[in-house]
Amino acid sequence: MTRPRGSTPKAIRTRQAIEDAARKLFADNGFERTTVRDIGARAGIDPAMVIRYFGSKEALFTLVAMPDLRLPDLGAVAPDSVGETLVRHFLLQWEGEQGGGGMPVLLRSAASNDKAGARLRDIFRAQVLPAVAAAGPPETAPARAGLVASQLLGLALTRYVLKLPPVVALPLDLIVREVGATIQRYATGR
Amino acid sequence: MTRPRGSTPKAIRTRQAIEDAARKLFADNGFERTTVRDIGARAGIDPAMVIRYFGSKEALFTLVAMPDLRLPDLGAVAPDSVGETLVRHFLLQWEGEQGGGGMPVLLRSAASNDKAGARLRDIFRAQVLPAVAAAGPPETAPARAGLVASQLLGLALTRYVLKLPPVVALPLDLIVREVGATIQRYATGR
DNA sequence: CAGATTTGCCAACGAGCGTTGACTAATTTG
DNA sequence: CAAATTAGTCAACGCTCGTTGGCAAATCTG
Repeated sequence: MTRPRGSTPKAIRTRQAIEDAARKLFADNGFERTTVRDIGARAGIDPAMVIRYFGSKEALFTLVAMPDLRLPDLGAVAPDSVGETLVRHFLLQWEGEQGGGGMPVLLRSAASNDKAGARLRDIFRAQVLPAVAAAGPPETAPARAGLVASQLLGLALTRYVLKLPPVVALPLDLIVREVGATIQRYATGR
Repeated sequence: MTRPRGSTPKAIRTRQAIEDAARKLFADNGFERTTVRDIGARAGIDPAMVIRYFGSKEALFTLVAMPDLRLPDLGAVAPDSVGETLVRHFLLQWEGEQGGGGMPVLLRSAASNDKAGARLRDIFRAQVLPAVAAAGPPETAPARAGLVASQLLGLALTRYVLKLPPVVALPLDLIVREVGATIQRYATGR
């Protein structure tokens, strides 16, 4: 009992290696096309360990594809920079470190996996909708949030998942300016 | 030789039933999660027939997920109604009959299937890019087309694939107006 | 209406999947 | 340093997948 399973130094390193491998593979290939055997191979250990550490493939996916958007309070932002603030926030998160906070991972799988799709809908309802609601009249909040989501998810889709060349080539400041103006209009209701 | 294989009346009906079943299932579940057995069951025939008629699962998918966007010539449209024209065009196609012309089918699979992703990139390059190029200065064409794609594919993704409730609930005329304004700005470069 | 052909079903294959349990080797700690 | 406990490997399971070949029955044509 002094050494609980999975808390020894070596185990912690292995656990981390599995998580990293899973994040990368899920993000690149989606849930269905990523195999436990692939994850094991990339992490340098036996596939059986993946299951022993995380219980099941789906449990591992759930753990790894759990984006926390950490949206700013749009009510406290200068009203006419809401759009740019939001776009910059997402780009920083997505462009950044491993897996962009789990969003590309989730987005790729959400298109063909019901569980992943449901989770994305939850995240939208719990995080995006309230944030956008604070930027305009309450009665139009769902429509405004829906339009915002269509543009932001479309950006993530074309840039990180489909990798359409002209979208990948877009400089960050141009995205912030152009897409920011769109989000501004959608979020505030003009 | 008088009766080539697959040209008898009954065969034509079966062929059609398989195509319809495949379109529906590929659109709902994507390439990986749709099984040949499912397609057979929905078409009311043995799974083996699916292969005998179309050669392989992938060949059937290729045949069924081949959207032709039939984009209008944007150079010939009144310059300040380019956005609304484009959005209306896509909505009519997507909302319409079986499978929305194959785009939702392709989009759902493109997120996790490399072949489907490559096809979508091709369609973008061969159809969207030239159409958008005609609506503004040539040197900014790729960037403008990229932005247009990010918004239009985002709309298709959230409305037909992810089915985010507020996006599904959006009335068509509101989409044409709001998203149309965005596309207008992107496509023409203001 | 009869003969020829094709449609469709059945059973089975080989491969790959997630997952399990038993065994060996490594590592941690008193 | 040695006993204990864990990390890791190995082989195998049950299942599902796409695909194939052979056989029965429905269907079309002269």
